[in-house]
Amino acid sequence: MNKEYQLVLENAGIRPSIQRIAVYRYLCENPVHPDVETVYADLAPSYPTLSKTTVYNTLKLFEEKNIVQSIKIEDDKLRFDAEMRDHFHFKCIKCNKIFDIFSESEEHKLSEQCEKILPSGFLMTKVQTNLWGTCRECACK
Amino acid sequence: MNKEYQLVLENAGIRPSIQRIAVYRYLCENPVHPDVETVYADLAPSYPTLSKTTVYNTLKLFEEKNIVQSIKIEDDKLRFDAEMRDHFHFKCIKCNKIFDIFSESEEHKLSEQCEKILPSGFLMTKVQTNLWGTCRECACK
DNA sequence: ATCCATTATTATAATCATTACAATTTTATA
DNA sequence: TATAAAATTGTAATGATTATAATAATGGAT
Repeated sequence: MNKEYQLVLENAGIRPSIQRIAVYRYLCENPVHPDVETVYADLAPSYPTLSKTTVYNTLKLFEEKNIVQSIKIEDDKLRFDAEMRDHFHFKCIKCNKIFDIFSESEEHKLSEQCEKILPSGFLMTKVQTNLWGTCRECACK
Repeated sequence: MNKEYQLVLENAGIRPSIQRIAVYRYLCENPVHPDVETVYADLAPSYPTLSKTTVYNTLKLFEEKNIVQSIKIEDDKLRFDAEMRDHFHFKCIKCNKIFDIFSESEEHKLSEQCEKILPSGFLMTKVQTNLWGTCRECACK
């Protein structure tokens, strides 16, 4: 099972250390877009020597290798997501949860839409669309 | 001329103090999406008593009143934009400039597109699409 | 116009996320 | 197994942002 995560790292050109597998696995199994502090706090009990610096280093490496993205949806800190398929993020300003929003229809594929409107000469390597508002649960209250 | 900026503030329910007019005017006349430090540094000579805290307070107020938006496109700090019409931002990862990208066609209007794909019950109040890559000038080099 | 309550501004200190750094440990390989 | 390279770690430094409390400015009521 860790083997699968290890394979993803290897395919991305990342040496699969214990810590890196742990962080990647954690992100995949906890798709709630955690911040660094949360990743660290949740892993620390199982990995007593883990350092927060390692979590930072690891996530930065993952982002460079395109197996994780940082989400810029808070004012003060980054959140992280191992879901790399085309999707939006929605942050509920009441409960602060962040939701993944997938669209089935091709016409909403982010990168494709953005390519179309880019002025000539501009080369796009990354897109991110973030939405804010209230989620279904919070809207009902 | 300051009158126009003052009117915008008043219409938004903001008391138009000297400092607030100065910050709003600066943002309008310098649409390069400056960060707080830049706003402060550029205004300080003309407003010797200006405090950086005031710039923070003012921009936060402007955002609440919807005449300015904070752009979450850097990893560490916010940038600000007085342009509230529907548009994207493109950050060149070489020269670090941030460009406004407007689309003429209706089908690319961000908020409309996003409304369509939101699950029922979700209420959206804000959208932001950011792109990263290399701009025309930097791509040629 | 003056007084008073409210609001805005300011300087300073505190907080918190992130990065820098240098020492130590682990890993891959000769 | 020895050694060089890479990864991890703890600590300190940095830098953006917020908290706080004192001062100044404003607007309305008298």
